[in-house]
Amino acid sequence: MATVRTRFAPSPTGYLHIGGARTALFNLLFARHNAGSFILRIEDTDRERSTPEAIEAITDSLKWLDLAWDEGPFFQTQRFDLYKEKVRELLAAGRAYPCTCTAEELEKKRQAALKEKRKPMYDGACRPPEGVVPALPQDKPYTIRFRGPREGATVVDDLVKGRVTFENRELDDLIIARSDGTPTYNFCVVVDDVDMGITHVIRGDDHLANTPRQILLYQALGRTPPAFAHVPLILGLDKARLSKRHGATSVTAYRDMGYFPEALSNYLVRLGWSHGDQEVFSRAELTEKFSLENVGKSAGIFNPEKLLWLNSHYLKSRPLSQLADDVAPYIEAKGYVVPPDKKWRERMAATLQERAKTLVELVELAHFYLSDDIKYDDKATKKFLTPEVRPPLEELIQKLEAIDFDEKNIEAAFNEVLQRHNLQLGKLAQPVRVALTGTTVSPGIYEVLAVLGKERSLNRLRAALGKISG
RNA sequence: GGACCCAUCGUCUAGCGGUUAGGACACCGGCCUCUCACGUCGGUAACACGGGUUCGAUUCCCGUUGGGUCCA
Repeated sequence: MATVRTRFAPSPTGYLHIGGARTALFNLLFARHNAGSFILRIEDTDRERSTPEAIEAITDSLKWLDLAWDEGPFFQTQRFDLYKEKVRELLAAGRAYPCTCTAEELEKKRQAALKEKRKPMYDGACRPPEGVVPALPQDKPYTIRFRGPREGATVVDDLVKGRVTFENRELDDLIIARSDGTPTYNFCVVVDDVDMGITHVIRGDDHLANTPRQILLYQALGRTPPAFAHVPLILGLDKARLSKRHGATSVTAYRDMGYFPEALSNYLVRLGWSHGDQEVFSRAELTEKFSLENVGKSAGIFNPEKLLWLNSHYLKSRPLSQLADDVAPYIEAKGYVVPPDKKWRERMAATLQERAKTLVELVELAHFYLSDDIKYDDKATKKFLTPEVRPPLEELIQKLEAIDFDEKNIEAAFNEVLQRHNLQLGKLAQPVRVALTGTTVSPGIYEVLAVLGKERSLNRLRAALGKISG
């Protein structure tokens, strides 16, 4: 059996969409699982809409998701000679012909067909009889059309959808080259997939309806078509194809929101593919277990909450040393100075690791660590910084001043104060929490004190005494 | 409008003729607890509908309905 070769072929007209990312992921996993190659091809024949920025955005996103391609990127705009040669081949063989119908004429016919409720398709006005190779017109512009069969049927044996049959009479003669000589999408795809030796075309099922025409082109070119696998699309909550109005759809947006690439790819792979009841997969497990047979047939709705849950799972299981590095760019992005002491960042992150679901959220929760500019919540201040807490708080400050500032000693200091004043921990912990963080919500109070350190902690506690009215 | 695809809890899904229809997210409740989380225990919740085939259909076939994709 030939070595498996798959490809991902995005159009560089914008950012990498998460649907595209999933397609790329499936292609990569299938190739890796079968010890094959994964190829990146940039379909930039639409020069109007293709930009270098988009190319960079796409390759950056693929790298971020750890979707490393083995060959490429190849660019279609650099391959026009090949396409033109193949067009000439088809013309010479009588498998294609020039068509001088103008866009206006075709549009008129289409409108007429629509009006009469007929299927709008090319009527074959310029189609020569079987076996005739017409000369190319010299005096007027023309497109090149593929001469498709009018009878019989074309079968797609899809690895996901099963056998799908199309009647050839439903397929009109496809334009393969525009009047300016540029080749069209369906033609380039086929020529490239042949030229690159692609064995498995794994793509969104929005391409399923194009597939029979492509198979016909393979045959005309004298090639065996590759295997096809059309994976269902990703939909938004309203069951329409996922788009910008459903919220963030670009891979980079999820990176910026503080998601881990592992979490995003884990989420995407499970949207449409499953392996029993398993939810969390390492890349190695995916490579081992991925198969097209377990890809579902129906479209899936993108569920941001489950992605968030997966991200929190990866966040919780992240080694602290890594997490301390992961979080640094997000600290910077929020305008804080990144604390240079990595060990300290680890201690900070340790207290927030199971409270944050994203790296961005972690940084938000870390405000009181990263800055001394604390905003005191009014309600919290009123409720907990009351005259009654002044005596125990003062005593606590005294005790804390005298100790080595580790969690154990801090806890001992609290316990002494609580005992002397006959208080529940909550009665002291909440005022201290408000003093240190400005709010009633934070990691465990001993941890916060220890990480914040003696000086910063005591400064805030003393400042809090000043906020106590009366 | 035509062709094609799809249909199990709100969502992602397991199931591949006989199951108390399983898991995960979300939601609700208990426990844990210095707050918030985490964790843990439990709960609500699904086979779109109608015909066949079969001793027996969530599962196979046909139709209806609904959604999607392409032609654009």
